[in-house]
Amino acid sequence: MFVSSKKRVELDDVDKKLMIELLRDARTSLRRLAEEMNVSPATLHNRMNRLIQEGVVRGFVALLDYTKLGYTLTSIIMVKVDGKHIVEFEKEVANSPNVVSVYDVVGDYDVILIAKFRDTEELDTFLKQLLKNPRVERTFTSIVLNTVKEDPRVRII
Amino acid sequence: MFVSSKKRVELDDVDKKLMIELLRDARTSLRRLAEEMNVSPATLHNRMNRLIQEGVVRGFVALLDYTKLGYTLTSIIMVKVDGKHIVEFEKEVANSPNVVSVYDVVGDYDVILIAKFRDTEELDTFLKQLLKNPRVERTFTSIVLNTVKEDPRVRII
DNA sequence: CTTGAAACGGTTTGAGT
DNA sequence: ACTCAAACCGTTTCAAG
Repeated sequence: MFVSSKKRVELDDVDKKLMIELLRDARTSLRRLAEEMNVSPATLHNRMNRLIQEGVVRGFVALLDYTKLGYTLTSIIMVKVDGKHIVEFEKEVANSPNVVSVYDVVGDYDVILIAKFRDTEELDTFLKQLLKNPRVERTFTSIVLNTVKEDPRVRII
Repeated sequence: MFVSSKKRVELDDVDKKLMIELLRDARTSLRRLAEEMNVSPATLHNRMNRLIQEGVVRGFVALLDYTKLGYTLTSIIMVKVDGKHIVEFEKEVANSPNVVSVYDVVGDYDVILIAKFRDTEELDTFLKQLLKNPRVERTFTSIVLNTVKEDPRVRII
């Protein structure tokens, strides 16, 4: 759930190709890919396990269209937090099932959250909870009118 | 790649359980899950295809730890765009492989982008490209110091 | 729309290199 | 660390309910 250690990792062409395929389709067949790459399925299986074990691959997830599930309200919430308690605050807020991202930034605000809700009442409750937290000095919320793109896949290599 | 139609969708308990499992692990075995749920694997297979076909399930992806792949720079870029050209601008910027999210918002800025880069030079080039676009009036960029959470999974139901 | 059963395809293990 | 091959497991199809 949390982003872990920052240490870089060595990847050869087999790892890279495998990751690109798993990014494209996490349910892809290792056997078919192995044939395409002229390695054995067992090799890809080993590589995949190694990548998971090293934490490069954090998991395999379904991408859902949340608007079709009633989560029509996306919000970008900037939070000014009492400097001594930013880390505790971030851990707390990251546990909320509505929060998809928690970023630590510099500037007028300290933390930027992306969170999704089914309606304004859910958002309102969430914001009131935030402001009840004595560590929170102020918040500024932008409501998303339209999600043009939301895809965790960055082109690697 | 783009978020599609907003029409709500009817889901029964089988669909919901299946989606929750696919959110947790996109490579989960339908046979094992079918046994757990007392339905046939063929039913889950049909349901999964229906969910994909309806667009509720947009795809299955590997979640990667981008910091381990050298993408150590996450940025939140707010953009003020000439009102008549927001949609074209958004489509253009959504095509960039560095951009993970594009949100249309109200307020001082019109568009909020989340984008990932390997270094400040990549970010600089990206920002200069943005400002070259005559549709762009101004930008404000926050650099992410620490990504505390980044997980597309919202708790559904 | 669900099922059981079969056919097909995919993953995983382990011995050998 | 990779491969082969076998054993095991999972998916997909389809005829029938």
